[in-house]
Amino acid sequence: MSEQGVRVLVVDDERSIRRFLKASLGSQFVIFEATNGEEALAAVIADRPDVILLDLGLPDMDGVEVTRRLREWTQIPIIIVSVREQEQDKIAALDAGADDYLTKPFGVGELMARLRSAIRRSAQAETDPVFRSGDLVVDLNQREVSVKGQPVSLTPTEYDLLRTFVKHAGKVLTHDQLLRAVWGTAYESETHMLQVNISNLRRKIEPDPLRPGYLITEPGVGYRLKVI
Amino acid sequence: MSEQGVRVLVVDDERSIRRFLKASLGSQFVIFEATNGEEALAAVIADRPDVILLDLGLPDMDGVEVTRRLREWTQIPIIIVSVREQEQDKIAALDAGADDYLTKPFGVGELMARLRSAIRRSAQAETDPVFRSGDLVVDLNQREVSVKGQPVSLTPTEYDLLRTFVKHAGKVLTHDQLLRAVWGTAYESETHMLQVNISNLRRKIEPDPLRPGYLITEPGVGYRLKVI
DNA sequence: TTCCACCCTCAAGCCTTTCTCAAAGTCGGG
DNA sequence: CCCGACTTTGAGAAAGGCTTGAGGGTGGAA
Repeated sequence: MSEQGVRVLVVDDERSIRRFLKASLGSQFVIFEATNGEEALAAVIADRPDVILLDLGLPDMDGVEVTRRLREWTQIPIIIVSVREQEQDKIAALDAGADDYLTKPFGVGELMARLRSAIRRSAQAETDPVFRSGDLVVDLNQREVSVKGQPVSLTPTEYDLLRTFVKHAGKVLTHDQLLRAVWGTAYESETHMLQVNISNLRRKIEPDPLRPGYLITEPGVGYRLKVI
Repeated sequence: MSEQGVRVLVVDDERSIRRFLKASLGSQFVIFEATNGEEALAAVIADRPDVILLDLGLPDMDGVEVTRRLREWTQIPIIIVSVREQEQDKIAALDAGADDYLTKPFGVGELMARLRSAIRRSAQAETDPVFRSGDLVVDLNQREVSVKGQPVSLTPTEYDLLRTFVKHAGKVLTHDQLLRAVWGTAYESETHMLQVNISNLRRKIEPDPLRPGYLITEPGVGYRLKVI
């Protein structure tokens, strides 16, 4: 979710507000809509949004109640967007588990900044998936690599190289791409250094370094990390 | 931190505001104070607050800059409290890494609700206060460390260092990260002090300091507290 | 077959990082 | 003021990583 395609669920019974939010946010985010509390609860399941914009004055259920129900099982960021500016309303919503409270009317810029803030927070709790291929496990969060359960210690260069492969697992990476990613733009033609490091990596992670099962050579092009 | 004793750092150059906040919040929270940006950065190291209330208009440094500097190494919740109500100010602060933005004057009830919200969020990311790995036990509440049941006495610096490791147990921490977390932003390049303290820590907690089992060196990167 | 381009491995030299011991400096309490 | 605990600085040794060079292998083209 870190980059594009952040999913925002807009919960409001007024069509005009939904339209407005969709128009303002649509270019940056993927928008889903719900018009009442029940729909909202269902949409969180169905649409798996990354953040929720929730109006308090819903026809069937109070927004605070929606918040409470959601917090029973999920920590998705909830930003309240409401006309109510009474302090008691804010306190009730925040204590029910809302992350933020914005009073209408509000600036679109501020709303987007608060969205980014909420997303940033929940994104950092997120972890990169652990890469697995056969007996090879690469955990980018822990910076840990293991083969058949045995931890393997890599030098910084080797790890950078392997990380680049994992980020594009299965895809062919050219020599240039790898050299740029690991050594920087100035080293584009130092293919020898790449070879040596590929070789060293293979010695550490391949069961039979002479017949690579993970780091495949694509002759004339580059290398590829095989996904098994 | 889940219950009592939540530590709040108030950063504001106006004495009256600090007094007001201390009076309003003092019964619920433990209040620390700073009157400018430099003090704030130092106080975060020294006082270890759980949340920061930050004014934007500081005499020596803009609050946005303080936010940016803090976000280089810590995720402590930052709530901006400012007279500036321009949307641009809010956007800038939130994008610099602030968690919330409150415009003066504000209701104490709302402030406290937003504080609770921020604390609730960071509390759920909190680590288990008692860390165990093999024969090593670190109790962050009691500030007690023991190996094989034998209590170990650490100097303040050594303990800070170990605590940082425990908070990110299993993860590789770079030299920079450790230096910033323990000594402050100004010491980023003093790797030698880090080495000496790692060495001293190992002598106290490792069965065989020459072959570390807990504090693992990740050459070229940093160190890691192994989870067994 | 021979040549050539490309790929691979090994290892030595150099450089940087890391570790430890120890001395010097700092600070607060008695 | 002195003492002890702690922190910081210093120096030398050890370990480890990076780069480079040399040499061998392979496969396709002439």
